[in-house]
Formats: sequence, structure tokens, C-alpha cells
Amino acid sequence: MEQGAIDLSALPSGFDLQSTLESGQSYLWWREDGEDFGDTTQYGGDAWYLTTARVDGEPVVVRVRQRDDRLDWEATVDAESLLTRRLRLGDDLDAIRATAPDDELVEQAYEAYWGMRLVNDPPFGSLISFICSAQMRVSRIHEMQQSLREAFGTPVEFDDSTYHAYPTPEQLAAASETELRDLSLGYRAPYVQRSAELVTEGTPIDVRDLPYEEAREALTEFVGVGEKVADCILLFSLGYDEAVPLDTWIRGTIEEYYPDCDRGNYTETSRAIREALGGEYAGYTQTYLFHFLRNGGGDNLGE
DNA sequence: TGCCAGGCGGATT
DNA sequence: AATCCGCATGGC
Repeated sequence: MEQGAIDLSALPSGFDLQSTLESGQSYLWWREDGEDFGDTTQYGGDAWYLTTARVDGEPVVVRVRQRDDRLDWEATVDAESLLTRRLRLGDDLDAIRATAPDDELVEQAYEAYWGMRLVNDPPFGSLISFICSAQMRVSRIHEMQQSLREAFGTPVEFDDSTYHAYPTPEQLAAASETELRDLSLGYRAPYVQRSAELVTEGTPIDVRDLPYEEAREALTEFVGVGEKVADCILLFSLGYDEAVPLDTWIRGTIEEYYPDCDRGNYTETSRAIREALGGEYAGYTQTYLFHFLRNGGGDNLGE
């Protein structure tokens, strides 16, 4: 086992591991203490979080914990650069926040969860987990990814225990719809199987060479990926920080706080809210709003 | 019980 | 292009 510690005080901005991992952005991490990622975040403690990744094609397990200005990690390989990338430790939050609108809701959201970063998930896990996210609660989306790992993922020995890597496209393409339905994936089961198969057949997930709206359109090639899920993949995996997924929460936010941005259809509403949230990092700000509102924030901003 | 959860695919108009 | 409908599962 390799281990190390990252000095968070040396970063451009403060960091909050729990907010980053429990804000409904990534479903590819779990808590070692077995606590669910609830539908509202219970703060406190310094839990270990685990995830898996592929390094040079080989599955690896990584475990991290935050203690004040230190991020302790233990892994099957040297994980420092992987964590720096996956958790976007180098982001300059002050510069990002400076692009956001100067309104009370945004102010409160950034204040409440300062240190939260966007995640940078691996593309295939991002694709599958957000296909699973359709009409589903945050806590159950996590459970589904656990089930997929345990049922189809390659076993990895780490610290005297056996873990399972997130399945590869080949492993999920080979799954049957029945097997996937048995994991309580419901009507998403054939979407997961077919999209995994499309990946093995060469349909690209990494569309980063395309401009934002074309990239979103390209991802809808996958089954179970509409505009909203495509935006999540672009934002949480492919580095399109301007992407604002229009889910039920952000639609409600638009209705209540930015009613002029409701243009009736996805494309135009997306453009309007993206502009209202400052453009380049609109998705970053959206993620703060999503986490803040989902945890009951904003109730004091009476109309 | 009925409604909702980070919606999508397919058919219809 | 817009709208309607069915779709699994579980929590409240």
C-alpha cells in the first residue's frame, strides 16, 4: 500500500472534501464507514472515502480523508496526481466566484460550502452513473453504482480486503438486461447495457474537441442520455465548466430566482441561465446553488 | 395512497 | 418543434 498527504494550505484556495463528494456531482465514491450519501448532507467527522480508477488500464483503489489542511491518502498506487486531477485541487475558487453574479442567493451558496470543487470523474463512470440518475434520488444513484461494481467489476486487493473496480465498457456491454434489472436499475437497465456496448463499438465519450453545444448534442448519441444528462457528463467529467444541467432543482431555481431565463425550451433556457450565471464558470456556480438549495438553503430569501 | 426523485425514448400532432 | 405518455424502484 502506498500512502501520502497533500498539504491543502499550499493550494490556491481552501478545500472541502465532504462537500465535493457528497453534493450529488459524483456517484463514483463511497464512505468507508458505510454511511449513505444522504439526500441531505450530514456534516461533521472526517470519514474516509474510497473510489476506483484505471491507471495504465489497471484497476486501482484510492482512499482519502481530510483533516483540516491535510488530505491523507492511501492507495494501491501513488495517487497524488490522480487526486489532484479528480478533485480539481488546483482550481482558483476566488477567480471562479468572481465570474458569478453578485446576488444574495449566489453569495450565500458560495459562503455556505466554500471549498467545494467540481469533480473530474472518469468519462465512462460518469456516463453510466448519470444514465442511472434519471428520475432517481441521489442516495439510490450511489447504491446503483455500488451494485454495478460488485456485480461486474474486477476484484482488487487492497489493505487486506477485496474491492471491486468500476466496470469497464466491455464488462457492462456483456451484461444482460435481466442481470441489470436485478440490480434495481429499472427501465435504465437496457440504456446502461446498450450505451456500454456503443462505447465498445467506438462511439466517443470524450468529445472535448467540440464546442460546448455540439459536444452536448454528440453525447445524446448514447441511449439514456438526453440534454440534461449530457450536461452533467460535460460538467462533471469533461471540463465544460459552463454547462448548466437543467434538472428539476435548477428549473425550480430559475422559476423562483431567475424567471427571465425561462425560455420554454432546453437550448434557449440553457443559454439564458448560463449567461445569467456568468458564462465561463456557470456550471461551477450552478453546482454551489444545487447543493445549497438541496440542503434547504435560500429559505431566508423571502420573495 | 399517491406523489416524487439531478429524465429519456418513442409516438403523435 | 412541441407535447404526451410510459417507464422501475423506493421513500415519505
